[in-house]
Amino acid sequence: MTDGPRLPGIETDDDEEDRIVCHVDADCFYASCERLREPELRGEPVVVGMGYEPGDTIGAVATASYEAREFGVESAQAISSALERLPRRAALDPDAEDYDPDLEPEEIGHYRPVDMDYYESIAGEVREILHDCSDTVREVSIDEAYLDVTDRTAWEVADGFARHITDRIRREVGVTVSVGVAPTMSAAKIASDFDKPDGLTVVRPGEVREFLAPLEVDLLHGVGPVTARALREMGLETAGDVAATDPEPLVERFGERGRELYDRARGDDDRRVEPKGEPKSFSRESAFAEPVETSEPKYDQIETLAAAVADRAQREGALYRTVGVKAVTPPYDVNTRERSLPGPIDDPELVDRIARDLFTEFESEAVRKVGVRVANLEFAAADQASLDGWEGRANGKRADGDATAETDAADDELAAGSDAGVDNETGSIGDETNSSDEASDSTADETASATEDRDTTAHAEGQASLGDFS
DNA sequence: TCTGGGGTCCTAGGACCC
DNA sequence: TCTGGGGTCCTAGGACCC
Repeated sequence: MTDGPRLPGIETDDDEEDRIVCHVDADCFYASCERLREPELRGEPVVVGMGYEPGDTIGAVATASYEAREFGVESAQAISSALERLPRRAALDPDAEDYDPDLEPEEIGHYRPVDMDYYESIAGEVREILHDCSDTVREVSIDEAYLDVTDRTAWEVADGFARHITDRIRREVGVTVSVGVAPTMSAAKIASDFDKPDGLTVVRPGEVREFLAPLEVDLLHGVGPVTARALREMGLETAGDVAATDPEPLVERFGERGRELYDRARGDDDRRVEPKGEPKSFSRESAFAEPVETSEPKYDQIETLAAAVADRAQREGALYRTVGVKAVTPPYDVNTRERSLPGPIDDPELVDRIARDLFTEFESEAVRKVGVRVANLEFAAADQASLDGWEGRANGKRADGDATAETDAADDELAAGSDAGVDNETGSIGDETNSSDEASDSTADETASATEDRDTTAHAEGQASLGDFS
């Protein structure tokens, strides 16, 4: 039960109170995985990341083992500074480029490249156990999940239940996790972090606010460096300070997030554990070793990323309605451009076209990173009625003469930028698109219009009318 | 901390509709 | 022609998380 005033009705609602929520969080998961297949790494400082090979200049730490953290290596740190604090093993080799004769053996780190496929497979094993321990699991990321275990245990024995989970994961998978148990998701999350690694913290109903009170504000989920600084400027250092303050200035300053912050700091959080839904977007991005000004390498990257993103969407059975690009310009300005289409598509060629088109704005600017994204996803499989239609289209598209011709036609319009052609074919839909801004970049409008033409067809095939397709 | 990659959610203004 | 108010979509940017 939470402190403070409650709305009438809520207090009597069984569903809203005394849930038992478990937050399970693997300890330095990637490093643990590496140790699974390489037991010699146990007890050694392990850093998982990219870009640590001599000559590499970009990359960051994905996970550092606790031994590595002792040397000041942290997640998200530039790999170059990690190497300064904890040289790689090769530094002990007299032939190596970064050989250092003064190093003590315990001062060297083991660097391993990120291997997501392998980590996924281990995460899958953990996931099975979690689903065995609860009917309601929300996977937040590869190494983190919430469980509603209200029906599986009781507060008096919650720590035993949680221990059962951690023991099973250690025994059956071989990695350690930390668990927080609390009546709310946000408190459980913080509790799991409280005693890492291999920790177990239970916060019982009625103890939440007291548990949170001494914690620094930036330990609250959703409070990053920016918000933490702003809170400190308001004289709020701890969760207890936030809980005790007048919420109005918080709402004034942070909007809806301010209200949420206030509630969470007081232990109020009525979110229920629910399985995660479908993804909202797919993206790929990649950084250059140094800012690039010429257009060719940028477009080459765009092409690669666009293909990868489209491929990912296809593999996941997703259609997209929005294509976007990202250009990070020095010093570190993030620019995004996106364009939405009238209907969902699955068309790698078009992703590439639109991405290039959106990127022309940054063609001759210095760019240190580029990205491509698709969003406004629709998952065809969810639409049972049109499943057959979609399958026919998705699988046969490239080989199918008509469909290919259709794509080409759309692309040709795009490339040629012919107003007449586009307008004639899109009719009133095209007019609608173009009427919004007469003076706008014509290429952009044509892209949309040409796309529209295709999309209308896609809609008809997949959704509006199955009959038309067959 | 001089900066990797893949995500989510929120905000705010403008367009457009009724 | 001067003009209300609500709702939704689109786009860009920002903060945050792992």
